[in-house]
Order: sequence, then C-alpha cells, then structure tokens
Amino acid sequence: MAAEGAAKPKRKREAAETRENILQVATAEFSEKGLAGARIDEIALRTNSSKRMIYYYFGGKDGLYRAVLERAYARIRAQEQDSRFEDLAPEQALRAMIGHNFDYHYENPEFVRLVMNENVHHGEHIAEIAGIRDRNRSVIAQLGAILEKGAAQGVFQAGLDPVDIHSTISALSFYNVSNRYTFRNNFGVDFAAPGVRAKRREQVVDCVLTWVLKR
Amino acid sequence: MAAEGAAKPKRKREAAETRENILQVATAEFSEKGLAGARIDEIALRTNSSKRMIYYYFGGKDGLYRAVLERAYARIRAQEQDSRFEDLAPEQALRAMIGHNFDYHYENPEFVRLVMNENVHHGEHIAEIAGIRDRNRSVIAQLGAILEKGAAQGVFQAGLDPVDIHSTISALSFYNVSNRYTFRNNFGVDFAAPGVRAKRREQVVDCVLTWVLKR
Amino acid sequence: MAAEGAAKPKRKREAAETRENILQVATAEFSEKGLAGARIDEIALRTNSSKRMIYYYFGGKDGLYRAVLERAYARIRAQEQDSRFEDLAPEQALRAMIGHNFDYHYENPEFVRLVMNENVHHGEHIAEIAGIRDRNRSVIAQLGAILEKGAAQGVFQAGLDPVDIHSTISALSFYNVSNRYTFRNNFGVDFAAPGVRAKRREQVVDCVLTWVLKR
Amino acid sequence: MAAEGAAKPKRKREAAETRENILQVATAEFSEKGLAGARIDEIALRTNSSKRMIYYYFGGKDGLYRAVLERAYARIRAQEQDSRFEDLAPEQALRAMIGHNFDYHYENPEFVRLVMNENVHHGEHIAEIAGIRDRNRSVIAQLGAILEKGAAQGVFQAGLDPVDIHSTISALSFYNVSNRYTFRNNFGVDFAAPGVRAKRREQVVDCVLTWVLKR
DNA sequence: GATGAATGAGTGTTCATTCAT
DNA sequence: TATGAATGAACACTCATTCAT
Repeated sequence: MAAEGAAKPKRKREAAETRENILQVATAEFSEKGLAGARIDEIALRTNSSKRMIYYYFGGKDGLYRAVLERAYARIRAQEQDSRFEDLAPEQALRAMIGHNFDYHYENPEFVRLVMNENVHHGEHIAEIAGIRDRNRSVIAQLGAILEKGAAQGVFQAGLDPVDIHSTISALSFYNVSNRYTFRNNFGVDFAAPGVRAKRREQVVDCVLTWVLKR
Repeated sequence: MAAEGAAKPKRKREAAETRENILQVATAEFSEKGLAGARIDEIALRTNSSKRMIYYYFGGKDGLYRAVLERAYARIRAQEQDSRFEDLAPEQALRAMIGHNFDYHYENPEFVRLVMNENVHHGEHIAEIAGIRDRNRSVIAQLGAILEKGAAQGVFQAGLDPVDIHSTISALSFYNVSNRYTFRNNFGVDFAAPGVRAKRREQVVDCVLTWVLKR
Repeated sequence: MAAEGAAKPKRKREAAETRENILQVATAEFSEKGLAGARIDEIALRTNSSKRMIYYYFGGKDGLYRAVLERAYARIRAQEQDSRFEDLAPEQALRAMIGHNFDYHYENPEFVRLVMNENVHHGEHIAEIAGIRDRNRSVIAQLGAILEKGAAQGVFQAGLDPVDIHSTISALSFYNVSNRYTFRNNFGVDFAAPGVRAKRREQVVDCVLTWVLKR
Repeated sequence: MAAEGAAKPKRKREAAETRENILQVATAEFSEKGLAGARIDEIALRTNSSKRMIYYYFGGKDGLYRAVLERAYARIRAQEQDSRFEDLAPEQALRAMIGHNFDYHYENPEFVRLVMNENVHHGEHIAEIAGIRDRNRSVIAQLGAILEKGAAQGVFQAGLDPVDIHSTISALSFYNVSNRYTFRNNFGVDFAAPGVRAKRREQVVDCVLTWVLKR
C-alpha cells in the first residue's frame, strides 16, 4: 500500500493531469470556434497551467489541435469497444447500432464540431493521425457482420455494402448536430429540443431499417 | 447634363460589377477557409479592385461575409424557383426533388461549406439576413404539396411532416459534400469520385422513397 | 518651380522618407547588436513610424536586415564611384587607394560590423543580394589597372593578382575597426584613438607599398 | 571509508568530464551562432548531461559563454608556450612566428569566430576574464625580443614597436578566416580552399617580412 | 469612386531561467 | 548530482481597419 503511493512519481501524475486539463479546455475551445477562430491565449487562460505549457507539451497550436482530434477519436473507439451488438438478432442489432450512433453524435457535439472543422481544413490534420483508419475498419467489420447475418437469415437484402449503410447512418446522425443552428433559423425547428430529438431518433432508425430490410 | 445623366448609369454598372467581383472572390475565400480563416488582404488582392472598396461597399469583414451568405442563399432560391415538380406524379415529383437537392449540394460545395461555417459560428450571421426563412417556407410548402397529393392518391404514407422529410433529404445530400475529407481519410472512399456520386445518388433517392412510400 | 512641388505626390515622398528613416535606425541597431541580438520592437521605437510599417515595407526582420545590408554596400559603391585614382602616377594612385580604403573602414564602423555579422551568419543573406559582385568586380578592375600600369613602368612587381592585393589592404583596414574591443583589452591599445589611427594608416599604406614595389 | 575516499575523486573526475563536455558543445554552438544566436536548450540537448547542469556549473548563459571564451584563450596560450622561436636566427624566428599565427587562425575557426562575436558585443565579456592580458604581454615580449635581436644584428629595422607588428600579423591572419563568407561571395575566392590557403600563407609571411627587414 | 500609407491591438511562439523531487 | 515540469517576460509577426490624397 505504501508501495502504491511511492510507485508513481507524483510529478509524472501531475504532468499527465496538466496535459489532460489542457486537452479538455482546448477541446471545448477548438470545438466552439474552430482551429482558426480559437485563441491560444484564451485556452491558456482557462487552463490550470500556462500558455508556455501548451508549447511544452504540444509544440504549438496545430500540435494541440491534433492532440485534441486524436483524443476525440480515441474516446469514440473506447465507447464502441464497450458496446456489443453481435449477440442480438440482426434487426435488433442494427437498430441498436443506429441508435447508438445517433445518440453518440447528440451527446458529443464537441466531437461533431471538431469533425466539421477538420473538413473545413480539408482533412489535412486528421491525415497525420495514425490509427484512425484502423478503428474505422473495425466499425465497418462489425456492421458488415450484422448485415451478412441478416442477409443469411433472409431478413436483410443481400449484397449491401456496409460502407454505404454506415455513411447513411452517419449522415442522418451528424446533420442534426452539425446543422442545428442553420436548420433552426431556416425552419424554426431546434434539433436540440428533447421532443425533436426523440422523434428524430425514431425516424432515423426507421428510415435506415426500412431501406435495409427485405421488401 | 445629358452627358452627366449618361455617366451615372455607367458608373452604377461599374459599381455593380465591382460588388459582384468582390462577392465572387470572397465567396471562394470564405468557403475555402471559413470566416475566421479568411483574410481581407487576400480577398482584396484577388479582386479587380482594392481593399478600400470592400469597406466602402460592405462595411467590413463581417458585412462582406453576410453579403456572401445572402447571395449564396439567393442563388439557390433562383434555381429552385426554376424547377417545377408539381406537374409530375407524386412519386416522380419526389424522386426529382430529392435528386435535384442532392445534385445541388454536389455542384455547389461552396454553398455547403458556407453553411458549415455558419454552423461553426452558431448561426449568428444567418439570423440577421432577412428573407431566408421565407424562401425555405416555400420549399417546405412545395414538398408538403407533393406529400399530400401522394397520400391522397394512396402511394405515400399519410401524416408525414414535410420538415422531417426535408431534413432527411438534406442530411443525406449535405454529408457527402461536407464530410468528404474525413470520410475519405477514415474509410478510403472519395464521395467526389464520379462513380461514387452516381451510386450514392441512387441510394439516397431510394432510401427516402422506400421510407415515404406506403408499405 | 510650382511644377516641382506638384510633380511628386506628397505621399510617395513621405513613404520614401519612412523607408529611409527605418533603414537608418535599423542600420544602427543591427550594426550594434547583430541580426540575432537586434530587436524589432527596439528598432520600431526609435523610428518615426511603427513596427507595423517595418513589416509593410520590408516583410520582416530578415527582409529589413537584407535591405540594411544592401544599402550599406550601395553607399560604398557610391563613394568609390566618386573617387578617381587613375590620373595619378601608379605609386601615388595605390597610396591614395589604400588610404581611402583604410579611411572608409574607420569612418564607417557600422558597415564593418554589418559585414562581421554577415560572416557570423555564414554569408547567407549577402548571397541573396544582387549586384554586389558587380560592384566588387569594378574595384578589382580599378586596382588591376593601377598594378599593371605600375608594372609596365617598372615601379611595381610584375604578375601581381589584384585580388591578393585587395585582400591584404582590406584585412589591414578591417581589423582595426572589427577587432577594436578585443585588441584594446588584450594589448591596451585603442585603435579608435586619433594618434593610433594616424600612425596605423601610415603603416598600412607603407606595408602594402613596400610589398608591391619592385625590390 | 576507503571506498568513500575513492568514490569522491571519481565523482570529481566525472564532474570535470561533464564540465568539459558542456564546454565543447557550447564552444561549437556559440562559435556557430554567436552569443545572441545560440540557444541554451540546443546546447543542453547536444550535451551528455542536462540543462540544469549548465546552470549548476556555469550559472547561466553569460557564465557559460565566458567560460567558453576563457577556455579558448587558454588553449592558445598552451599552444604558444610549446612553440619556441628564440633559438632561431631573427628572420627565421619571425617567419616561423608569423606562419604559426597564420596557421593557428586557420585551424581554429571557432576561436576566430568567438573573438568576432566578442567584438560584436563590444568586448564586454572578455574584460571580465582575468589573465588574458598577461598571456598577451608574453606574446608581445617574445616578438619584441626577436625584433630587437634582428635590429641588433642589422637585419631588421630599428625601433619597431612589437605591438604594431603583431597587429599587422593578426590582421592578415584573422581576415582569411573571419571574412571567409563575404569574401567568397564578393570576389569568388574561397580562403578555405587548400591552394588559396598555401598561397596566402606565403604572401602574409612575405609581406610582413619585407616590411620589417632593413631596406 | 479609388489608392497606397499607416495603425493599434492582438496572436502564435520562444527565450533564459527556476522549481520540486 | 541530476531530471522533467513549470514560468513570465519578451519576441517576431499578423490582423481588420482607417486615413490622406
């Protein structure tokens, strides 16, 4: 027990905390204002440490932004690793998967906005982050397994490309969060309102399933 | 006097040209880099006129950005006013409408990126542009008419909210353009490739129709 | 006369003045502290204009430094173009040329120090300034003509390379200014003292001439 | 206890090694970039130890720089103490001395560049290093003895000031190394090229001797 | 209507140095 | 003796905007 306290140098633990604290603040700031709009000074101010530490740990604004992006993707991966749909029947598994995807976007608008911003910047930073494609490959594999099983059981159409289905699910989940402000302005509907969310969730699950199910 | 009278119109025409030239350059720049990332100097440089003129005509960076946004929406409106789906049978009308929406996004990535950027900025600028809600109301009305007609004929489901259908169509059309870069990085599929676009168009039209049609 | 005032736009004259004012201040600063030691803020402060103007006219610290270097060399050239030694007898011409070179270094310590600094930086900036080699070629040509004339008249040794003679003259002129501080510290002699300068001038002229004259 | 006694010297030896290692790295760095241009982090990185040790042993950047300067001068002294010219005939002794001085500059460009840099900084650091004037006094004494012996033998001119001769020798030896870069750029001649060096060495020895010899 | 010159507040970044362990 | 973490002051540079002509 004494060993536990002594084992990890206090300093190192503090360093990890400093890093994490900076990343949290930076995530909020980059998500809110974008890479170009965010200010290093502003981030440093909200941090428990200083501007200098940002450069010490992340090298600069771009380095920090990349670390934020990497962490955001790592967190989804962790979430998805936890959720298991494979034991369910194909239709139930797909429903669960779509719902989960939909919810993740709703509950992580920061992630959605980071991805938006990354597209504003032509994806130049995400390209330099290793390991993201691996993670996505596993998502596609998981979805593909469900689709195949469904097709084999005769409940889903045959020959569906999991990437197509995934892009459809993502589009329908992403838009509610990404285009929240313009949609509200243009059509007077706020996707963030609880009632709207619930109704929309049902529609998205329904829409994709109707399309996939054997007709 | 006659000369004076003739001179002015000429001036005005030149003025309109200058304005339009600035707007074109600014549209490209804001679309490419976002509001925060775009540079007034850069825009002025690519213009046929000077930086001073931007301030003369648009008051400043924000004013220019709003003018760009307004013009982008005005151009969709013009396009949509041209297209008439009402004479077609409901299913054909809906198919045409979805396809048209899909194509517009693909062919106007600048518009898509401006909307993305506007959402990054929480829609604070679009809110100050008059007339946008009116235009969208007419889109909803048009779609609503088609849905009602289809429901009356027994081909569509009854009681569908045109705003829901519209958001579904938009989500599926927007994503291919807005998330082009991250999707390519994550899944190795480039939405911009001609083959991908054609296949995706068919899927989107199909997906929405399957969902709307009476089952 | 009135035309003279109206001919040049007042603005442009002011711009040239601003540029020149910045260059003067920057010359003093770079000469005093070197490129790495000089501070843009310090230069701007001593200027009649602002830091922003330095970037407006010279693009940055390096650009300003290069402009300073270029101007320093241009000023020697102007001085040398004025001085004519060719009409004198070879020995007198060479004496005058050496003396002039010696004096120029003494009277322009800023130039000497800029050249020192340029060597500290491995000559990377001077390489990018066009026209310097041309100017130096004419110096060598001038010296070469004197040497040849002297050799033809039998007063100078034959076959001397003007570049060798020039480097000898320059070394003996440069050192008194460049190494003033360490020499004073190490040997207690201040090259800048008037008596020392006069004596040294005589020695340098004498030393080079003794070497060049036919023995 | 015996172990304790042995341990300490070892520590001291290691400490001396650490100091020497830092000094070597710092010499290269200060010589290359100057005092203002050199970076403590860069020096620490190339060292076998850490940044903290620099502060521990030398107090700071300026202290390290002074230690570097002091060591550089101490090394010349050591070299000169070894070389004995007094046994030679005056002319041979002087030739040897000039050649040795010339060679030392060529072979120790780091020393030359440190002296240049020290002059850029107005000799403010060298003034604080004790013992340098003593060392130079002995150089002057040595040269003075040779000159006097030569004058007594009727081969050298009488009444020559050894400081004048020394400054002439130094100027002609220093310039080839200090102004290597600008000279190459301006006149296309690289003093560092072996052929150029050999030819220049002969000229320098010759030039000084011609001047000193009785005519 | 049009142009080059000018500006102040801010913006990302780097520096030598010190602290805690 | 030794090390990684931390710091604040300074540093080069950029921005949207305005002025004088």
